[in-house]
Amino acid sequence: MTIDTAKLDNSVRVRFPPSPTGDPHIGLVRSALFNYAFARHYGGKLVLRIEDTDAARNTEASYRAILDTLRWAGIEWDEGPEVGGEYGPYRQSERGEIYADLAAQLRESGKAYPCYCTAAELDAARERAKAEKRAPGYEGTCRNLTAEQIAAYEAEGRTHVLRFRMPENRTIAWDDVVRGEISFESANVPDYVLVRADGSPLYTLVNPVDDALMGITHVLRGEDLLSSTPRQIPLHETLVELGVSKQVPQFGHLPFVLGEGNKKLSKRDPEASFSYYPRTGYLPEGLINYLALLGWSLGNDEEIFGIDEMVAAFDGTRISANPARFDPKKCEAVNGVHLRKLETEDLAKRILPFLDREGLLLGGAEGHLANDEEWRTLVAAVPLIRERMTVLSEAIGMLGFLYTGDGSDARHAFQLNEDDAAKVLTADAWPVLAAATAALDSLAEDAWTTSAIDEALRTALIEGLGLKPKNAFTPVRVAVTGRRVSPPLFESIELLGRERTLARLRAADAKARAAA
RNA sequence: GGCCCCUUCGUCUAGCGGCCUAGGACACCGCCCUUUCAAGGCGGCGGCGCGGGUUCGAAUCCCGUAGGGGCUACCA
Repeated sequence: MTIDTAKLDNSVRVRFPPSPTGDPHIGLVRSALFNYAFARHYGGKLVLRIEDTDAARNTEASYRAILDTLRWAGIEWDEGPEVGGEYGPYRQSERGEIYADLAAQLRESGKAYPCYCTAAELDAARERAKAEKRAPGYEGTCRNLTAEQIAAYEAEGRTHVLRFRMPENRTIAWDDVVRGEISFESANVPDYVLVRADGSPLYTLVNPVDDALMGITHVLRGEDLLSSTPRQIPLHETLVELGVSKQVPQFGHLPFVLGEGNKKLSKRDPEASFSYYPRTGYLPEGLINYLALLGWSLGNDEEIFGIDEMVAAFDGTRISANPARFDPKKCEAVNGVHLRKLETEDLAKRILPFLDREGLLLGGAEGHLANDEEWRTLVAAVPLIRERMTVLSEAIGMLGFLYTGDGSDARHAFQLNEDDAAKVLTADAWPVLAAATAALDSLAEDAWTTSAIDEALRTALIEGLGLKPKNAFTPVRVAVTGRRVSPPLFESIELLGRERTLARLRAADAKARAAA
């Protein structure tokens, strides 16, 4: 690849043009990220433009979701909806007059022409071409209609679309930012429709037109649009001739993000939908980092980095051309690394909404999710679980035992995990539980510290009963936390407090005795 | 079918003619640490699609071939 260095300064203008249809896809975020990083790297601008010319498929909900998604990811746009800019409006549905005007200019200049072919005629031609093993594109039937023919069609009541007149006998080539030299023969690129019969403009017109009008210098987009580039370049060239814009942008085609199998990540894959990530408790830092790795790398062996480091290094030269498979495991692992790097209070703040979502918090004054005690507990617990989680939602299972009571207040009542209890709180567990209860009961409230708890339990169970640590502590762990897997036991017991700990131990003891 | 793109461990990648006995990360497997689970440390498994060239020398360049993918709409 080569990048036109003349343009590599603060005049770089890139754009991200989503169509607001359906739930934002994870590929959308990556595409936005690459454009963002490219713009920032060169001190240029990122334009967010909403491509909502397909009225039948666009939804306001999807539009909102796209803005929310970008904001969550920390991808800020310099121009676009809710931000403004001198090239607005930035929703194509509000730019109808501009397109109508350009379409008229294109037609007047002869660069585009009316086509009166009916759908049936085009279908027939396509079938014929297929049968004869020729390329199935539009054959240029209406390319050179005379005024009389047009009048005749009009008299017949036929409607027309507007087609772009592709240049003849030309090699259309460009130096792709990602792939280097790419070329198509114009003979293989049929004249294409710019404006529907009802007068509404198509993507084929509005996308290049807006790129031109908005002064876009670099178009970084998905590989699926590679084959639309040879038809857009001649259009861009005529827009320059028409004085609408100053340059044909440079193009770069990003590799696909693939899902299971070898197909594009589809809506079916749960990890394809962006909303899965915030909901599951991925950090923006983690997702962004992983996404950056899909088709790009720092070039050294560093794989963990923040968006600012990406921006610093993202000059467009290291984008890979081959499709990348989305690996949920690695995404999670990368997220885990970022999670572990967070300051305790920061991580606690991010966990809070997840505990709240499960109804585990009584809540505090003034709309705080947690009351003071709940917050203090969380801040104390975070260091215990930080290294045991990769996504925030895991905190729910690990900390739930701290945020449950005996059923006497608004909190959920503590519950044992049935499986774990059945396996561990068996007949032979009661002596262990009884000994643990006695040992802890002898600890005064003001002696209720991790080290004292540690010592008391070791003395009673390891030395006293001669148990292996695993056999000694597992029943206690299940009794107190409800599960076989928990944060470190002694710290957990300290955080839980004397009263709740002893109550849970006694309840478990009783349960085990009942089994005996 | 036509046009176009892609091809290094299972996955993401480093590699741009000698530094490659192909490096890293995730995953997987062992060991260590250890009150569970993790995290961490150490080690292991595992790859240049194939065939021809070019060259003293090729994962790197060229050609072919195979495989994968995209486009082929009055969707974007």
